[in-house]
Amino acid sequence: MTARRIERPAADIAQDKANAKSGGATINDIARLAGVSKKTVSRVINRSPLVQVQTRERVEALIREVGYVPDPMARGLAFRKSFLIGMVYDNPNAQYIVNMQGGALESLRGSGFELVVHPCDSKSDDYIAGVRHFVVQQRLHGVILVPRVSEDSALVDMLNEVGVRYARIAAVSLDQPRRMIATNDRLGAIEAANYLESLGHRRIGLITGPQRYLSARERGGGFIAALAKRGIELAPEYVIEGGYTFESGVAGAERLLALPERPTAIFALNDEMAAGVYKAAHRLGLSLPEQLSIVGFDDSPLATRLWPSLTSVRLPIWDMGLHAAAMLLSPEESPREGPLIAPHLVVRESCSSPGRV
Amino acid sequence: MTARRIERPAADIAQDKANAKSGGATINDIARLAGVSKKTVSRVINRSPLVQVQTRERVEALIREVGYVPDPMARGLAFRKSFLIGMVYDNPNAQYIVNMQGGALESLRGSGFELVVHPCDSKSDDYIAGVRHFVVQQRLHGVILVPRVSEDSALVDMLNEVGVRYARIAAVSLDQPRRMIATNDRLGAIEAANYLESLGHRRIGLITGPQRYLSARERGGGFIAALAKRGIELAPEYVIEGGYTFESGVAGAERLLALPERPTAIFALNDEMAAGVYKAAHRLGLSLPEQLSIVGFDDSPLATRLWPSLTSVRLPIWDMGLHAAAMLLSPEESPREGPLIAPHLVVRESCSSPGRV
DNA sequence: CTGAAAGCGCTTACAG
DNA sequence: CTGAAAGCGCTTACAG
Repeated sequence: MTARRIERPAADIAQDKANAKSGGATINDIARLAGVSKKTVSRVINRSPLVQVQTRERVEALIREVGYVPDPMARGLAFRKSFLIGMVYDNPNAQYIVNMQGGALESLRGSGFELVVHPCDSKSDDYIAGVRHFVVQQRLHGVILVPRVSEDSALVDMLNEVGVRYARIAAVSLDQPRRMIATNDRLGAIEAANYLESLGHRRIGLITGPQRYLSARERGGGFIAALAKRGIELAPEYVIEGGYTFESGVAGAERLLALPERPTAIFALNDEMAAGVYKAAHRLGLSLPEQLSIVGFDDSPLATRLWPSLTSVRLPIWDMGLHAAAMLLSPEESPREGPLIAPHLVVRESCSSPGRV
Repeated sequence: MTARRIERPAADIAQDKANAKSGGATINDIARLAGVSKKTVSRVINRSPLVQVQTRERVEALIREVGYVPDPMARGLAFRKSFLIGMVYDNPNAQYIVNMQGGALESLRGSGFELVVHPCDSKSDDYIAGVRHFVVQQRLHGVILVPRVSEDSALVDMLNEVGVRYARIAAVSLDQPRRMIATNDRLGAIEAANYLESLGHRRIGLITGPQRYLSARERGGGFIAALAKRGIELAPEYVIEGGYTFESGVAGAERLLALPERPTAIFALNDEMAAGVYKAAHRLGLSLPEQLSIVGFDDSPLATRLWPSLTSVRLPIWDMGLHAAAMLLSPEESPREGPLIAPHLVVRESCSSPGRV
């Protein structure tokens, strides 16, 4: 309490506080109660260093006591920028999306920012216009781009043009480090390859994803390279392009399992397709894992529900969302490097050594 | 064009328009261009009937031409209410959440409203305070309450206290019709009961959900009542309380399948638990569906991934989200009745007549 | 049916 | 380190 503050009857102040607490206080209430200008309260809110420690503490105490929270719309209007982070995705994997939302929200908690979701159809040719309208109208503070839209350079060009910050999540770095979360899918595929090789598999089938997906190229490329390094070449007929869907997994497995020399193991580049491999194997009456080892990618809820439970590569999706949001919250000037994200193989019951029958 | 408008050189106006188009026009730009006051533009935006048809059309044409979109933060500040709809949930089923978000967003499309998500932990005792902070700080226009938080009357009391609109989604109506989407889970369970009875099953096991869940009581109650109506009484040992989790499905099925007189069919009140039944059955070497018929509830993605594919009750989740959002957008005065939501059984390969072995 | 003034709750730009 | 004035882009309340 400085002596210079104008003294008011204690009863008046108490009444003021009561009023402020009951019905959403404003910056003016705090200013009056603290005996400072609203600009000073504003400085405290925005963590400006240009406030005396004593003043700051008094104002902060009052803010806490009254339970004052600045109105994001008023702040947003003055800043010309909202306190909203957008999440833009066309990924059909629900668990992936929910985990990513959860991770992002963990970062935003307590920051005054909220998450607004924007699923879209990247195959429609006006989806970029849709995203543009979304980010411009809402004056988003930033957007998180989830694969596969994160790989679309036309989308990113638009965001740069309208001047909206973004954090891109993709299998490898495609942009400045401060705007990227690289998920290093390749490492996970390498681990899968080494695991199957170490179990003794030599005739291995691979069901890839659509080659226009970066993740499919990285996972597939990593797997093939890692096997090659250990002296195993995958003949072309053992590599089948799938569509990241259950049905394409069934179809791919049926082709692989009809080969004269049947593979003893199949790596599917996502769990959906791996589930399709189970179906094809069951239809043929193969016993798992004795007659066929299977590895998936995603470690989706499916993995533990299938029987036998599926060995799969896990991506730390929650953390990816968390880091992406944190990147958007950090000040523009402090270029925050993307964190190191590393997938790892979760071993369950779907693999064994070949010829154990 | 009225004669009273002040005439300006065409070149000036063209320049004005160009400026307005390039960098986010404001209500003032439109007013100047249209030769009216900004209040009139405001009336057009807000669909006030107090505007001459001619004036309205001129202003609307200009708005379209310039691509003007009102700033939601400025509108929100003046209205003391944001253009944000919240979605509050503690449901662990990712597909459920993503579908509901999708349905809600379909309603919001083009309305200027956006969806902000708020997962929470209804077991933590301060989650209501968290939701309160969320809705009050953001001045949400309304919130969609998803089961099971939708069943929490303490949460609803808080929302009424702070005066935030909500739409509750629950198995049966718990509130005024204009605030409820009743999903009639009971009907789906009845259909499952009738289906199993019609196949000839007489010794049937039931794995329920936690009894504190309304959905579990409705589904279980409907199933038991429908069977009773057809002359089948479920002995107590054939009814097991599960926890809506995969593991509890495994455990429940193990108990049921260890009964001296094994059930020929099991109804699990969600697909997670049904997947657990598969696992227990596989472990015992039972062939499906010959030795055991299984029905689930949710029609989750799991249903088609399991082998044999699972017959399950489908709830139109997308539509539930769509109607909930539409309910929140419709004017407060026009009490919009909740729509009739009806679940239905999706028959796949997991059931057969008993004793077909 | 239309508009000028004041205000929503904040911040920026400028002074001191 | 602090504050008074003006402004962000809308709407409400009041006149006419």
